[in-house]
Amino acid sequence: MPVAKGSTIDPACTRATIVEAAMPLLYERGLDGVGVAELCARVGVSKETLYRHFGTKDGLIEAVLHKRSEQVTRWLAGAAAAAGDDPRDQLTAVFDALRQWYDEPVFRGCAMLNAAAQHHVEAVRAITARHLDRYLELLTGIAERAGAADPHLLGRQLLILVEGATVVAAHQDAVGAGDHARQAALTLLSIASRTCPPA
Amino acid sequence: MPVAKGSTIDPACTRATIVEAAMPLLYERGLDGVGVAELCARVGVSKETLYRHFGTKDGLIEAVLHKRSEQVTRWLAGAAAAAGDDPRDQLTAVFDALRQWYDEPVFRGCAMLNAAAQHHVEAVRAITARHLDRYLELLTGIAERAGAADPHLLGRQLLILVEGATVVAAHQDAVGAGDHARQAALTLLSIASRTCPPA
DNA sequence: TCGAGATCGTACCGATCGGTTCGACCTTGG
DNA sequence: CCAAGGTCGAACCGATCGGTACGATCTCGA
Repeated sequence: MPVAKGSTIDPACTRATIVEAAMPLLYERGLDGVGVAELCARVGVSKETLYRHFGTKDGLIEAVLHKRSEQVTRWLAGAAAAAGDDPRDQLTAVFDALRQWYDEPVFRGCAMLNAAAQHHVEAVRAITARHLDRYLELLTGIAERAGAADPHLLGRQLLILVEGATVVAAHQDAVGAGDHARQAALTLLSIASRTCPPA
Repeated sequence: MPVAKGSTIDPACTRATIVEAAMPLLYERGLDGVGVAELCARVGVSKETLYRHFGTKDGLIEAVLHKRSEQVTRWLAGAAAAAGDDPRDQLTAVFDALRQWYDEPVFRGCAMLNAAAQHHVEAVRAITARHLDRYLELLTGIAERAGAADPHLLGRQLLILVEGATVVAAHQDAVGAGDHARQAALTLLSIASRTCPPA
């Protein structure tokens, strides 16, 4: 029961509640795989309320993706921060967190990438691009602290590993992708942190 | 004009023609973004013909994805084979081919991954998984010929790089992703090919 | 020449979906 | 105590979509 029968007591609280409840259903079944009616039933809210808060189904979708991107990014950044000051430990923590995510039974790949593939709307693509930007910022920071010769290059390579591992885990190998990517990431980090490349 | 007005002259030719014509439209606009009617108009075929050949829209989709996977895999394998016998040259050729793909204006990411994200049908997921298997086979072969200590591990890491680069190119950085991934792949190949790791 | 069958174009069907409307209910602020 | 407004539930609407049916046309093999 997220909302009482009639009330003015929920200015933005109702929005957050709806977004939170709609997120797992949209993630599991796809943006177009669940109708507004079922969405309302799941959330426990009437159509009229949903449409007053979000205007349209796409409005709800954008709000859901926005919050999802924030949650996931904060989760990864928190895992890195909790690993201490060593960039290698931080990178290991990131991929361990990813591996834990891949192991969850509800894991279905990156919600933003899935959404961009499904919904051909500019706003969704923008949210996805921004999501990758956040990842890149986190990974480039690790590369910088590791003293990489070209931190921006290493950051992009780490981003490619993260996204590639997520794709492979979702569609082929859920158990090994995280470990393989982590090992590759640590190798690249080691090589990039040397002033004189070994070859 | 793929088919004359009435004819028995096209046992399997008609199927191939329809698949070939439907592929770019489904890729550009998404599986659910284009209806059967528009699909028929684009292909130049009536609904009845399409349904007799494929039974259902999903049948057509599966045929399209199957052929697409074959085409892309053959294209990459051809690029690798044309680069000679050196595994490093083959790997470079693969990523150069990917970069060329990313630069095409119609590039919208991997068709199989997009389809799996859109269409929650088991058959589509199976085609996607098999597509990744083909990539993995190609890359593991290169890793073996390079004398990698653990070719299966290196193959999976290269697959992660390929898929990650495709995702990043589609959603964030179309120009650099291929180069960054290629450089990372060559680094991993060098490290894995040494009997004694440098660290 | 003639029948079998593949195709076309169009109309049609049932279902679903996004979105709107409306009457009734309940809470809140004055 | 009462008006304002957020909420509900259900009915409703127009559009679209996947799939079918049908009569007409054309080609090919016997």
